[in-house]
Amino acid sequence: MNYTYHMVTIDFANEAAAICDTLTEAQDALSRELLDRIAGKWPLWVLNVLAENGGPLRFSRLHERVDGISQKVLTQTLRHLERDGLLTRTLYPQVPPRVEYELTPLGRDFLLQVMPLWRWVAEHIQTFENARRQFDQAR
Amino acid sequence: MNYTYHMVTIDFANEAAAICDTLTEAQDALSRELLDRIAGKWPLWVLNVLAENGGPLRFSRLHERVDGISQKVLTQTLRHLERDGLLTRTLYPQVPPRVEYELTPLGRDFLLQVMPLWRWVAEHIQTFENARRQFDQAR
DNA sequence: CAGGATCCGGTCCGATACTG
DNA sequence: CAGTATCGGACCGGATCCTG
Repeated sequence: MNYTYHMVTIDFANEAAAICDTLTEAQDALSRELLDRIAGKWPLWVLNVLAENGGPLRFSRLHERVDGISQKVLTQTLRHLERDGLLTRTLYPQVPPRVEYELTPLGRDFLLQVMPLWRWVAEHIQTFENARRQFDQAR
Repeated sequence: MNYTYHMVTIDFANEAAAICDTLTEAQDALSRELLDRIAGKWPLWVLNVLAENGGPLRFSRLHERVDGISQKVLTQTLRHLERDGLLTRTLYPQVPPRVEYELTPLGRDFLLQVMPLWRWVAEHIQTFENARRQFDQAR
């Protein structure tokens, strides 16, 4: 029992140390920005819509499906995700112009990696709500 | 080949839809805040130090090991993590006062869930750097 | 020792107006 | 249609000073 506890603890230490050691300071900052993509309100939502759709989507269709986002923030979000290589932006020079966004393989991989964590948090949401309620009442 | 692609796509849709459907709007916001804990600069670092240590740590020891954090932000970070039930705060009413912070089982679980994603991002950091470089040069 | 109070500069966001 | 440009307000982290 105690043994198991210590094993888990030591695993953490090794794992975290191993990850930190392989990264330069710049890379560490970059990895934090990438993790930030899943915390922000919109990026994960946008990626999900594209994944659900299963193919390219125009700006306006995206704007419809990501409810509540302003067009400015949607543009920013798409630029960030494009810069990180998670989706592609294709401009068709027509009048009126047409622009299509599509998930890259890296973007799909990213979603695959995020899902388990998201699912875990969703499954334990009650536990977290209880913890907060208890903390807030203790004031 | 194409078949596999569609399977993966459909898996995403199902997965994401399933998660979203089970959450109220408030719970959705809460889950985003929790994911935010791993994106912020300090929370994951603090949890890691506690995990590495394997036992309770005083405020000042924590402050030493989380290099660069201000005492104000460390206090804020610890309050948030305590509120979310990821660590405990124990005050020993002495003079001078002593306060110890320790990971909860939920906190350890949380770290366990986050590690795979963190590792994946670290492993693909080069890919992301290349994507950014390419994007930035295309301007 | 641990952390509350305060001020301050940077960032993010929505709203609005305009354009190829 | 799909943006860019701009402005004002809200929020957040950092540094500094103070206290039971």
